[in-house]
Amino acid sequence: MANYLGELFRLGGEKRDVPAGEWAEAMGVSIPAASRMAGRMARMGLVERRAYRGARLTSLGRREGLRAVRAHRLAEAFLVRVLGYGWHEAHETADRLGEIADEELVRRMDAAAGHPTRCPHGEPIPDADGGLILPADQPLTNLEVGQRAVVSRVRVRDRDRLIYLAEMGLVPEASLRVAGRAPFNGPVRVEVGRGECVLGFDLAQLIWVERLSS
Amino acid sequence: MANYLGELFRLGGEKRDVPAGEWAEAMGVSIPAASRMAGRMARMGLVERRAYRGARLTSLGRREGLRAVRAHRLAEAFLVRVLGYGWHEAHETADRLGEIADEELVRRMDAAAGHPTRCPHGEPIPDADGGLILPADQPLTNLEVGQRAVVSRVRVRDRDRLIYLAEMGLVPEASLRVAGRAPFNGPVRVEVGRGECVLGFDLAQLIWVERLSS
DNA sequence: GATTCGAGTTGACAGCGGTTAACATTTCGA
DNA sequence: TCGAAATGTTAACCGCTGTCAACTCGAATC
Repeated sequence: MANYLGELFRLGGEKRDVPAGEWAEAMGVSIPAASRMAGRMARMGLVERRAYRGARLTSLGRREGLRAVRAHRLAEAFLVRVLGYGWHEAHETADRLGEIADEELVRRMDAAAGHPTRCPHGEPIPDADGGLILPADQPLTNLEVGQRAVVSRVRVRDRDRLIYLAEMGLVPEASLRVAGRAPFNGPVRVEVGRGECVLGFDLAQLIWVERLSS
Repeated sequence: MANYLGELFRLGGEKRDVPAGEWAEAMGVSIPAASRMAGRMARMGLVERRAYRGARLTSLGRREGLRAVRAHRLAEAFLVRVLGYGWHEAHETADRLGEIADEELVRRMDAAAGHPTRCPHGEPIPDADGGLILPADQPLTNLEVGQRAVVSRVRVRDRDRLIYLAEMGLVPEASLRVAGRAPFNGPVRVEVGRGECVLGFDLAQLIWVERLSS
């Protein structure tokens, strides 16, 4: 259930009604599973449910969701930084690990990973008090040609895409420059490191960056 | 269920019928829970069950049990050696961790902990192929007065006792000498480090040692 | 505005893992 | 040896989390 909560938070359940289908999709479960979980969580005061509309976190649910997100992202950072997992490998294991981690284990993973502020994908890690600093970033597809930027988050789940992006050097902290764009949601050409690569629009949209003023 | 399997192995289920009560006691669950699990595991070919007698591991069950024991003990070693847990704190967390750990995570914890051969309590860790080297040790209560020995395993579960023993320096690898024994299962006096302590018979019986020839 | 289709909900089922209560068996002592 | 006590088993229940099927609701289209 911690995972449901975390996923709901990630989907923006703090500010809007998240429909069961979307939630289920993100969790990799059937729609009825998500719908019924909404019921359970409503009974526990974690979400408010508007029938046929979706679920939205209550303030209690937000707190718990942040805990879950923190546990998950710290687990991911820990697996990658301490145990040497690749960023494409850590996700599932981090799910299971985040679910069984109590306060103590979370604290220790945090320390062992060097108190990271971002998970390996660049998502910010809530602090122990539930504080969360949202990066001032935007999708790569917002940038104009010529713009320089730094990769902030790589909001991709798919293994193969993650491997590909890592090979290209498109990881958080990487500097890049938009070298070209095709119109009508066409592919984006990006200089990164001393190479260049072409990203389909859908993929480029999942890469969030912080503009560099220069 | 991995935990049931591991516990059954630990209780000697390889060589004897382990009665439900003993199993349940070790798992901290009710007797019916253990009994029913025996049924499930029998259906899966993991144990042979003799009604009202107990359950014994099949060769398949032995393999799986060893996997569970390996995962658990490596998790314990990992928590203590890498994350800085105290040996009295690691057990519960290691249970949960061992349960969710797949091959990959076990491998990585093994490497991160420095390929330990014993868990923090001194219990041997099966290797990845299911090989297990049993130490040639015996309960402290077997020794005669004056005998020197090295602590091999501390087969104690209780938190407070573990803390006490650690304070006394009675941990695996520690050298000791039996300084005195009272008759009729009376307490045992032990020199360890440059101190001395007195252990009740029941506690002393849980401390397994390897004789030193000198 | 009626209809239809997509999406959400609810119900029935399954399996795990826990409980207590009722029943069966084994064992031990009078 | 027989009966009581201790121990093991089974049944019934609960809650979680998953499924599929059937139903219901809302929205979009004609």
